[in-house]
Amino acid sequence: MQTKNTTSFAILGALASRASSGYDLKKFLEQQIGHFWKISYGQVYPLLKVLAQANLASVKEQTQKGRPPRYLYKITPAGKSELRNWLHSPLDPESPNLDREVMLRLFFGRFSEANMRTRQVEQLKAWAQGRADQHAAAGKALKQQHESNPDLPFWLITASSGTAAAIALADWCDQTLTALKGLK
Amino acid sequence: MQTKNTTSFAILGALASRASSGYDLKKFLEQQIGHFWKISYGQVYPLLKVLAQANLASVKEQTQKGRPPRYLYKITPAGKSELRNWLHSPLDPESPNLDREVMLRLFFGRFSEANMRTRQVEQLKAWAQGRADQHAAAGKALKQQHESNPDLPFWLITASSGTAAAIALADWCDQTLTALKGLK
DNA sequence: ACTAACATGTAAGTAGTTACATGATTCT
DNA sequence: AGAATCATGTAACTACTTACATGTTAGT
Repeated sequence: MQTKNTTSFAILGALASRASSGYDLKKFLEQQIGHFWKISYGQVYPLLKVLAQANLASVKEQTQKGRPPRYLYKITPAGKSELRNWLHSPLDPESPNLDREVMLRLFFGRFSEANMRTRQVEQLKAWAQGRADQHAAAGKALKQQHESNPDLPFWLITASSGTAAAIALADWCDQTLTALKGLK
Repeated sequence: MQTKNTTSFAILGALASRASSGYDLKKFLEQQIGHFWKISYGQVYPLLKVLAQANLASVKEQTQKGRPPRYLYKITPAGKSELRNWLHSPLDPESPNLDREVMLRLFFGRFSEANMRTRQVEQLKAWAQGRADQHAAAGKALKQQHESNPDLPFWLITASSGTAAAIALADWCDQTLTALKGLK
């Protein structure tokens, strides 16, 4: 089974706060984390079955009049421990999507330990700063190596988007660290 | 043929500035736009063949001593017109990745018309502002609907990431609009 | 009368990643 | 001596999207 799939942790995390049907789950996740984590029915329904088979979630059928049955999924103790394991597992600084990974973990922050959350946001901040530096350096290199290239102004524009995004991310990390302090 | 694949336009665009081998291409795109557009050999080599078959690119084999032959791809007139078509095609404001789409188009901005580029960045800015508003509203709704929910602080943190990213994007659009003015 | 929401699910397709195979050459 | 670069390619896999099928009920 691929319980390694990060989306299955997103589902598991959502189930940790509230028992849900696939329909509920998709709507909830779409609304709350849809801006950085996509989910579709084509994923949710099969993954819920996988989670249930792996005993990380339990199912109860709720029959309804005139409507198809609703399957209510609940997280099991094994599921909670699997979720916590994931939340506390080390970050891979090589991951191209470290930002999305950390944000997803933070969304389920209620189930992780305060010092772990803080450490991971700090790691993300360092990663973002590193990226900002890299992009700044890449911009300088572009200017020198392609001085008279008619593409240069456009290439610089996209390079600047990298720098801007990285700086914005680092700033958000700062704000988040402050917010997290208030929760101890 | 799926010449609709956006990555194939990324390749076509890169070929518009410089004839390249698959190896070159991957290195170049990875370095320049890797932060928002991923490419791998598993995509590049097959897509180059598709482009060549569709007559959007031509190939020349360059035999080398001791090394595997190098295939040099050049964009054809048909390819250039296909590229321009794409660059000038209307943006889909429903696209969840409008930012990446516009950035990619801008990277190849040399091949599009100035007023089109500007219009698309303006559209992106409006899109970003709309998102910022949506996230701000969603944050307020969260506070009211989940007042005593222990998940609330964490949910607010991820919501704030959406707002922050959207605002940063809108700011970058402003800077970019200024930069584009200087190119007329 | 119609539209949206409720509710499940799957089949087919698209996109992309990872890992392997091959092997000389140039740099450290 | 060993690592990195040059250079191509594919097979298997993973992840995800889109579109369809089905049908009621509640709201406008």
